[in-house]
Amino acid sequence: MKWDALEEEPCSLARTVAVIGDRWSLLILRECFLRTRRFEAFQSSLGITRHLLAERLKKLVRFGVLRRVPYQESPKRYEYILTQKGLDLYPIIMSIVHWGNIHMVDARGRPMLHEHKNCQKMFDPVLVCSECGEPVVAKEVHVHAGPGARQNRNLSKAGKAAKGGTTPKAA
Amino acid sequence: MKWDALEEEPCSLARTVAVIGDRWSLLILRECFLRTRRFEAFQSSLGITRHLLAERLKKLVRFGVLRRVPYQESPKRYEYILTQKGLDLYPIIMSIVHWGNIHMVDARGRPMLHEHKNCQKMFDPVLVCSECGEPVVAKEVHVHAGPGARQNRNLSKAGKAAKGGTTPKAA
DNA sequence: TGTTAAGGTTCTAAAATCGAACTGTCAATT
DNA sequence: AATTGACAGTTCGATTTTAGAACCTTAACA
Repeated sequence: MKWDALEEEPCSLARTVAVIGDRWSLLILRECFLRTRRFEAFQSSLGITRHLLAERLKKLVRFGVLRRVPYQESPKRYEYILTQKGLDLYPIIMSIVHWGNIHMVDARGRPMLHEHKNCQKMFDPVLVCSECGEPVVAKEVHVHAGPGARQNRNLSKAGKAAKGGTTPKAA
Repeated sequence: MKWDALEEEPCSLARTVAVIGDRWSLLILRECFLRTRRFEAFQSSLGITRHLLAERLKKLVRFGVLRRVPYQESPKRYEYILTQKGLDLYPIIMSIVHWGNIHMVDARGRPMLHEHKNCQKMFDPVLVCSECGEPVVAKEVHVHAGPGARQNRNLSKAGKAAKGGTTPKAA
């Protein structure tokens, strides 16, 4: 599978993964949410090679997650700012951090705590249902094909897909 | 940066990214949540090479996200089931899918809809604060160093980190 | 004149991934 | 008895990505 093909797939997960589904992109986004904006700052705090950093920043700009804004003329210098589309990634980032907090911390405890300015308490993120407000768990969710699903879905029985090899699903 | 080093970092995001932060792992997990369990099924629905699939499954088992359970003797055959640790990844997966639903769909609409068995309605996931129950947005969150933070943090001013190159942060 | 800073680009070597074929075990079919 | 097919991988050469380091450009500063 070519990775450009990912964003074409009838699957919202695959399309998102085409944008942020690699290690450096996620780490770059972490820095963005920690208010890092400049090339040098990303590079020195992450230890990413300059080559890859330039490429990833370009990709994130191309997908509209970051905006490249000049902050001085002569010499022209730019910084990278989260767009609204980028800010909307926050639930993903927070969910990832929270899973690590629960499952990957050592004896010393969490590296970082989050305070909600609203209620001024340290909090954890909870994923709830937009309709009933209850926390969502995997087993209580039913999946249906939506209007953008591919025609010949094979969710239930996995048809004759074995030979073809390239028969991805939707999500 | 070696990727084994990621899981050692004082950052819950980096540690989680060490487990699920590549494209195939995320796609494999999508399949897991769609009830896929067997090697051939993963392979034919994803189009991943068998080599990488074997490796990724091993990694997910090693990290305790999947469990490898025999489902028949002679010849021994195994299937891969989500552990509780794996099921806890659901908010991450759902957040990724939701972002794609909002920002990456084409004119045809969403490939997939989710119904909450509790309330029997189609829903979207919403990330709320565990303390006050309000939706969480990036700008309303304050970050504090936790007990597992590294000693010489450089969150605010980015000290003399420029030369060293490898000075990652915590999250 | 030389140094530093920011934001990259270029180059080679190492590592990861792809694509395809191959292995081994067993059941069912010819 | 030999063949086919299903399943769960492993092996191997070719291609693509990533790492690591050096280099480039503009401009201020000493």
